[in-house]
Amino acid sequence: MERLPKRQRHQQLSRLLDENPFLTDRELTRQLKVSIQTIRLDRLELAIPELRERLKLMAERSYDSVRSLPLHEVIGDIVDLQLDKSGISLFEISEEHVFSRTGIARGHHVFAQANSLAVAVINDEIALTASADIRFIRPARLGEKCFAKAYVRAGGEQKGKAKVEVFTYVGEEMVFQGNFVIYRSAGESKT
Amino acid sequence: MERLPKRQRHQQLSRLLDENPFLTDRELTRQLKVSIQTIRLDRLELAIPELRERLKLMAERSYDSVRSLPLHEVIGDIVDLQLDKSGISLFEISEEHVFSRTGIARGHHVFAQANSLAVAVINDEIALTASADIRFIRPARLGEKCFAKAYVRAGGEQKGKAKVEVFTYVGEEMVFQGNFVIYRSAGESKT
DNA sequence: TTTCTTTTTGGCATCAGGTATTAAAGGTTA
DNA sequence: TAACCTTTAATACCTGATGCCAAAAAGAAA
Repeated sequence: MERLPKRQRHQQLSRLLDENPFLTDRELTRQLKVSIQTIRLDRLELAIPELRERLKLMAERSYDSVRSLPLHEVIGDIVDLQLDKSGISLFEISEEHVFSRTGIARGHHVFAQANSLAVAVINDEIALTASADIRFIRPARLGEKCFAKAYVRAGGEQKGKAKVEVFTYVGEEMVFQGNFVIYRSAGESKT
Repeated sequence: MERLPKRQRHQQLSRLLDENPFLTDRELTRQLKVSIQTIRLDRLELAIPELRERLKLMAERSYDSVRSLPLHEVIGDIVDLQLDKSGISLFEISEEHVFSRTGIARGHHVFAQANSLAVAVINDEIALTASADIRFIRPARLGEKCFAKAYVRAGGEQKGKAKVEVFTYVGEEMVFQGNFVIYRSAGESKT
């Protein structure tokens, strides 16, 4: 009985499933010449989900990816803007922003609204996000209207760094809060 | 019972599955208020395959397209994924991601890549970003290929919260770094 | 060699999400 | 009334797994 050592079999197993993720455990036993129990222990150790889970993940990825890409311009409609002071934007969660199975908005869309607003509120030719400390307080759901309020807290008119605080609400409920540090260049100009 | 219900139900059934192909027959009974046998007869008549076949078809379609198409326009093409351990995604900065005047990527796109990856790497039915602490180390520019690496640092297999660290590079240079706290649901649960 | 440990195998119960078949109840319709 | 359509029900079976327990086999240590 010339079995391969465990390590090598694990490598082979990963390789085989990488090449063809549609293989059942039973098909794997044929290729690796070990019992089905061994295959299952191996998958457990390697944290490889069962066939059906793999298919489901693939299906979800393809389904969601079609619906999650459009992130073109500024996210949300800016309804009020006082440069270097504060701003408000509105953003409605629609199909393409949510996880298909739960109807919960992907975090980066909510972030994108806040980030866009934080950048927009800074009155400078070049404003870039340097860092942010953010909190998703409760999930935003399909159909909900998010309104974000941004307040410039420091670095109002000078160059260097500005601090912007953003709060996002759905109705009375806060769904997101973030502290942004925005880099600003020297030139003060409007477009 | 009126004469029409069947026709109408068939239309509704098609519509529901069109919107969300992940529905089981049992979930359909709740929405259509008929027995599971009726749902199955309906699927038979409409030649709609069972859930598992639908998932398999979707998976096959996406698998084929992943092999043929580069998938640039998605928020990162996941090229490696070890659930609950680590993951890698690639994202190329193109026109629609940058400030037109400067050619610098809007922060939320870089964030979106990292966030998508941090969520994808968590092996759970429902994984949502709870909070994040992020740093934009240097701007990413038009045409640059961002290479994000995620590592699950804590909360690997249990429910509750997981910590995921993400580093994004362009070549050797780090452009972004983020610490994400991902909320995860109670492992395998039925929908 | 014997003992201990790791690895592998086997068996059995159970699950989800179905298929396939047969039967029966209810209303419709000629 | 019989013939029919629609709906519900009951049952057996399928696949690709999981979980658990036990036992055999192989390797390493004393």
